[in-house]
Amino acid sequence: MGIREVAHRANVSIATVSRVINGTKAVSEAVEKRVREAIDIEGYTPNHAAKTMVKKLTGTVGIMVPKLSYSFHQTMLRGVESVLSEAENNLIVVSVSDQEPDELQYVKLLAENKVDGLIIAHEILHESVVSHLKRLQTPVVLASVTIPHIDRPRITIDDYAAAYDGTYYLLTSGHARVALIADLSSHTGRLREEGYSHAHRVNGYHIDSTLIINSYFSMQGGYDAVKSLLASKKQIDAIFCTSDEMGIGALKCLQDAQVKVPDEISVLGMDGIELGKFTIPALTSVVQPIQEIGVIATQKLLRLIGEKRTISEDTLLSHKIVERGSVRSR
Amino acid sequence: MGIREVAHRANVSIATVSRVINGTKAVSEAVEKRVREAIDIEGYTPNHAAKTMVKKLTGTVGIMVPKLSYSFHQTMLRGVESVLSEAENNLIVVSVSDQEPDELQYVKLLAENKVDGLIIAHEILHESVVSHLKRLQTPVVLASVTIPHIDRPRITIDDYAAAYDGTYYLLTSGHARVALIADLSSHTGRLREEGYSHAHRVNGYHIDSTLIINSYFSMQGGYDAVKSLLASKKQIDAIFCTSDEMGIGALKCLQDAQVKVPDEISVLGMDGIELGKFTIPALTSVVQPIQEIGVIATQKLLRLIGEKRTISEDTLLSHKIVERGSVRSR
DNA sequence: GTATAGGGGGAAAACGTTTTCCTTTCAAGC
DNA sequence: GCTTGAAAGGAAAACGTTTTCCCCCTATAC
Repeated sequence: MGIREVAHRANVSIATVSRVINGTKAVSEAVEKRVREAIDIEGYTPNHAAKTMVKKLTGTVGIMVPKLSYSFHQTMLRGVESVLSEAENNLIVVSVSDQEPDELQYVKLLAENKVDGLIIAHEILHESVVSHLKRLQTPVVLASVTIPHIDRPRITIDDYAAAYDGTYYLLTSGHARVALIADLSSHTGRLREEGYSHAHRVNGYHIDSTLIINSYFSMQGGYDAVKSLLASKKQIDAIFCTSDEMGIGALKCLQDAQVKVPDEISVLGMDGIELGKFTIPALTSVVQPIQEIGVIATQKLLRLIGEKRTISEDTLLSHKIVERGSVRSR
Repeated sequence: MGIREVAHRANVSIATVSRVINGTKAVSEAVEKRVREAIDIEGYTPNHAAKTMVKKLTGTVGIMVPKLSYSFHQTMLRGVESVLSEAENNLIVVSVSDQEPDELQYVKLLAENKVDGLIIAHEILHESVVSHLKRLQTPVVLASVTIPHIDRPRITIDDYAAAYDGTYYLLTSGHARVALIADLSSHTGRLREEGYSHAHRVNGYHIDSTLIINSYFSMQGGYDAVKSLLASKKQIDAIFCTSDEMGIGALKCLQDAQVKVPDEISVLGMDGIELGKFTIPALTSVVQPIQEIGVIATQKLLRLIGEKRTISEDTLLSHKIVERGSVRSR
């Protein structure tokens, strides 16, 4: 069962067994063969907890995602996983409620040394968590989130510029009155709102603040926002949804209200989730490299863990507008 | 930092500190107060690996999901997570490629004692993994999957009956020629195919095997299947997609081909993912309680872990047909 | 022939807890 | 006043590894 039995069967010390397994020191061929056979016979696999205790590395990283996680995060997870499985690391996933972002989850994961590092992929972070993070030496990276006053590497697109470009695209393709649906409770959402506003100013458009709707990043959020928008009877040429999920909800609401997309109103999404290809019409979107964010965040985290460091430069990835079918020039 | 420092500061033995933390034995009030203060000052949190080593419980369970995991699994994960977070357990998520389902992942997780138990939520299991699982004493439950020759509790709906009911519903609402899209490489897919066929026989319908298309559970899978179906020029009244994701792909393909749903062809999905409400038209579906499957699977697993057992009865949950808009009586 | 280096291997410390087994103290019961 | 038992706490074993020291042997260099 244990290393002891293996050692006994192979007639060597447990140190030698450990060396054969880890290749940490030269072992004669004959002994190695004996040990390997003994391992096979005993069906031995090293105990992870014991290994962790002495090496002080768990081979596991944690990721915090929003409790109501969206396909965005699922795609990101795919990127994270691909890197981790190559590095033979495991992934502990923790869902965080945006309402009561309890510090406990963080503490348990980090302070108890359940993970070697952490990927934070949800927006709202309680003040106590931030200060706690500052004290801790564990590597942390921020994937696609912006959190003020926390000196850890971020991997994101330029949300401000992306929203600017999306808005610019709509304005210059003949949509004078562009509504915005954004989650203004998140820092990212506010950045996007600023990009939207700036594009208006630069192009000499007046900003109608009643066209800016605060809502959730979800499909239902998009649906509800459009509903209130339609109820207001304002004239609207296009709706810029700051997530594709919102965009899908928007499409549905417009369809229910018998408003033709893109003939009467254009809809522009953001993120570029897989699903956007399958909506009717397919969703034109400001696409960001979601999976790549996961990949790079994980690579960076593993590097930090390896080098026992905690800070590093930010990574800014580029976005692009992918035209599918929900926006029409006027 | 460690328990030793706390003990020293509180002027007690480490055993007493442990007792205060875990409440395993009576400790006088005065001492308890001293210890708690010392813990606060030192900012002490117990080391998880050390605890695991002596208690032989990690407080972590693993879940294996398909690498290209679908919203189905995401919803299930939500159920799993909700139970685990209440039980203060963590979740290690491992994605398994359906192509090369390597045993290694299982071995590492189970034999190395990284987890106390495992939820298997992907279909295809290599023979070597099955036999390996048989030797291991670690609790395992099967969530929404059917794997032959593996004597562990399953939590599923009756896939056969669900497919029967869905087919019956289509046949009796005036759809004489019902196509089926299923993943016949999975046991679940084959069960559903049998339910489909049986419903035909019972109702005196002839089974046209060219209407049964083998494809993937994904949106793209549904899209491609419908494409080949349309290319065959067969007359079709309805398409029964054995997953909602397939159904969404099917809707898209029909839309692209300018076939009206449900006016010309009805589409019936299966599973009841959230997204089905937002498609155009909304997807009528044979709904199963996905999140509940996750909840019950996890509860059962935790119970098995607590009781140090490995077998238990299966749980069969009920399905129901939810009518939304993609099926019309003829 | 002797010093030296290095390959091969073992004994035991160390990792940070929980838990078992004692010891001491004090109160209750007689 | 003596016995008994419970309450409170400590010392040390145990968990299963890795790693640090150490020793022995042999080949090489001089």
